[in-house]
Amino acid sequence: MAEYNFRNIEKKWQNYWAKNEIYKTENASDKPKFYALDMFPYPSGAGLHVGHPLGYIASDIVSRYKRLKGFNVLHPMGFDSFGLPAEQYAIQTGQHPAITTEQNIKRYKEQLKNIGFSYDWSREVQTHRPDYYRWTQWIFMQLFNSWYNNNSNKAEHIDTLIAEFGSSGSSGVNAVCDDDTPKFTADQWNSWTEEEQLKVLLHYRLTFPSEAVVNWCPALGTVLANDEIKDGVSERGGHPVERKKMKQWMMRITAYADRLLQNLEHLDWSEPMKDMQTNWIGKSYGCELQFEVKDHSKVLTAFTTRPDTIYGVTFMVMAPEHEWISQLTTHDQKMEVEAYVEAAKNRSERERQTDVKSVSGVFTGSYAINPFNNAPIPVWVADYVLAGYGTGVVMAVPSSDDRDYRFAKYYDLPVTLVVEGSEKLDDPTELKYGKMFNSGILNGLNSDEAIQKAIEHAEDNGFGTSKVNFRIRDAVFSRQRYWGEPVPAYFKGDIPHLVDEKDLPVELPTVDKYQPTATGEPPLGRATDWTYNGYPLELTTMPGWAASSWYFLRYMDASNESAFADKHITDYWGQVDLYLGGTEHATGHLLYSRFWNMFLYDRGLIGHEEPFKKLINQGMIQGVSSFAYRVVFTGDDKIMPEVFLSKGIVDRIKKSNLTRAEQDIIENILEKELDSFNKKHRTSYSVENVMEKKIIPMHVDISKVKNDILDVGAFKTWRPELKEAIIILEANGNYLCGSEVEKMSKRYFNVVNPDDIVERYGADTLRLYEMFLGPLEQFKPWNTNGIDGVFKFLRKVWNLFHKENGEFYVSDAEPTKEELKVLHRTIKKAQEDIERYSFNTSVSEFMICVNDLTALKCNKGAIL
RNA sequence: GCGGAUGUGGCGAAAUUGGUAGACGCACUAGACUUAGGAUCUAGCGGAGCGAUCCAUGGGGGUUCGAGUCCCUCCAUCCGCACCA
Repeated sequence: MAEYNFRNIEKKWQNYWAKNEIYKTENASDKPKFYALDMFPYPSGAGLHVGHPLGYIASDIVSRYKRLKGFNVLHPMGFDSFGLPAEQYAIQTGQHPAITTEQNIKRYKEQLKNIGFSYDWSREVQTHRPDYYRWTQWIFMQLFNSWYNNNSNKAEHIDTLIAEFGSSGSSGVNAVCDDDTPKFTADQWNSWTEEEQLKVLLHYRLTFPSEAVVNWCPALGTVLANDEIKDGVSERGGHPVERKKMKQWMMRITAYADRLLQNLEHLDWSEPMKDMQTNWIGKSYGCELQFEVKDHSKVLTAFTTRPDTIYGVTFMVMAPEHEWISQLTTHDQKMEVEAYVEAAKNRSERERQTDVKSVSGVFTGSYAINPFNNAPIPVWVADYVLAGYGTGVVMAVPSSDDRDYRFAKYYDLPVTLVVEGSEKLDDPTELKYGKMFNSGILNGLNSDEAIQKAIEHAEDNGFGTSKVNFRIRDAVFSRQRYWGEPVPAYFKGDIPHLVDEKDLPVELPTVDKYQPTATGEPPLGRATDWTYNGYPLELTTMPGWAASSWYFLRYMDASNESAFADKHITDYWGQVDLYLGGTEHATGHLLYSRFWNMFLYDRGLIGHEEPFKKLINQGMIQGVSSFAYRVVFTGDDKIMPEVFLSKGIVDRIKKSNLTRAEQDIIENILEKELDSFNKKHRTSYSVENVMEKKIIPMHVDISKVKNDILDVGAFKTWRPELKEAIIILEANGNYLCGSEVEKMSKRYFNVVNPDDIVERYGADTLRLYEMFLGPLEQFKPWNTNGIDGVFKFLRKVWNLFHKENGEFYVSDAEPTKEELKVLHRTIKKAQEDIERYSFNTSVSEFMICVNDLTALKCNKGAIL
């Protein structure tokens, strides 16, 4: 009897698709367009695991569905091929990262093709290729040549700014620029040298070199962006990160903070995703208040969202990095303050982040004056105030702010209550809003009315202005690495200039090694003649997010050699209709892409402001790791026995309810085994040794484990040191492993390769099963237990249309009423499911369909 | 601490708008067939009970003719941000 031979079937059709370019998409059509996009992968050496294709399968289903529904579908794939792992491998081996990268890409493509995606491979992009990064560099140049005009609320060419400066100086300009931007008249501007003018323009450009405090990771030898740091250590590798002042290229993403926030409202993204971006941008409304300092000319400015609590201010706090600290410190306090500032400086970012509970600070000796009631208030320095947010100075209101309250309690500073009702509480900060009292002109008002009144009062009297603050910082754009896009800029003295457009791409030079130079310069410092017209070229390269911030536009017109993409074509395709990828890019890629896309829109280079109309975040497929329990010995002997106890035994030891008899049996076995070990290696391990020692779980390759039972033979050959391992089994003769759900990763030995599934069950089974596993957006561990059911389903479908001898057969017999009913119900339900991206239920729907047809004893080859 | 999500059989899950809870699949049980397979088919499969019935969607309370779904409250797990003034 003929079998469902998925290998032949899939091979035949995949070849047919490739040969006939079935999925090649045209850039014009009478049909409506649909752009379905996956987040393109970084081609790592480990290859794809079963988690990667989850989103790809979903977007492929939608793409195929939309094609059948009469859409012209753009469904491309490519590779984000600049990145750290290839470079680290290059450092170890000396091999050029391009070689590893291209090998990895080749493997990824084979794996992807095995799964049968309907990609238009003619549009593939690889971001490390000069014909791609040429345009990444070109976009960088546009950013350099732009400034953000707050009056028109968009980015404009720098020439419009220069013209304005020439005719009326800086007075009429309302731009996003650095805090220390100078003011000048047209005459002054015109009298300056070109160099002086260029220096001023750097305060306005959307990308610019700047001396900035950055996150420096010594282990990786590079700076990192805020979104590349988790818990004070690098996201990649978990290395410590320190604060360091360095010259860096920056991107003025803060110019777009408000629009990035506002536009979220109109995007069809999940609420959690929008919330994440909203929090990251961190807009808060409030005001800046000025506090004169007693017997001093300085005026401290503090940002607050709660000016209504101004009468509750009992002290001020400055960040330890604040530049006025030494000037505001009195002679008596000098030693103490200097010691504190020095100590704070030496605290690593990590310490500062993990240790948020402890309170520390020091009094400067100076007093500020509360502008509302002229009360003198002591000025303190404390590291709970951040230099990078607001003004780096805080007006402390211990009665309504938890941190201020903690600080006041610790240093015994006064607490003035200002909200009615808080006097009844042990901790007054539990009541933050209400009717104000003890508050002079604000008495009797509710908090929100009082906020308004306080701001008005401050503005009328000239000691404050309403102000909006953002948490988001300008993005650091430099990486001290080799394997990235060179920055197309060179320096005349301090002043950066762009290379001529006709000289793009600025190709990566060859270097002898990929480490920093002896003098600590980035790897590009090793290149011979890394100059442009005799001037030194920039030594840092671009960060990973540069290339991925516009690749979705390149797919539209991937082989264009005269532009990053033709405007007519980007207008035709417009927004990505469906973008699928993980949540981990919420505050990185997805924000930067929106920024660049918005910028290109402002400059008229594309016709849509937001890149991704609908976003779906597929959940991660996790791995199920297996553990063996290893006894750890300490001692001076060079060689130690590898002793593993089965999970049941470990559990009972830990609960100390191992029976005497069980223990005797185990000890007997161990004694024998250890005896022969001791004889062989002249050591003296004893049973007592084992029972008291620490037992730690060790990851075991999941291919050596089935249903938590270890294949002991396979385990012993896994690694040389396990060859003579002593393995203590359960009473039933099995070694039982523990298991845990973790991220799927090589280092946990829990990776499942899609190739293996395809080999055994076929691509269609893999695809259906991944969808059947559960809701797309949910995190779920991979297990292969249910896969037979899906395979059976496909076999049943095949059998419906093939005779006993395997011949394909379609009957022209009239379908019965019941059969038609089943058919139409299935079509309707499956369509609804796909439209609402519920892929697991749509698979179920097809299964029910086949079951019903079987129950109706439907004819073979029923065409319905 | 702030923000968000989730919680339903032995397991993965379904129930789209408040309307028969557990579709579909896995595992399991019994049976049939047999060329003995990692095959196929039939039936059963939340709990209690011989049964009619009763009890079940993390716990408690509420709205409603009717609640897995809405409201309040508590608990657990996961994720994001985290001294952001």
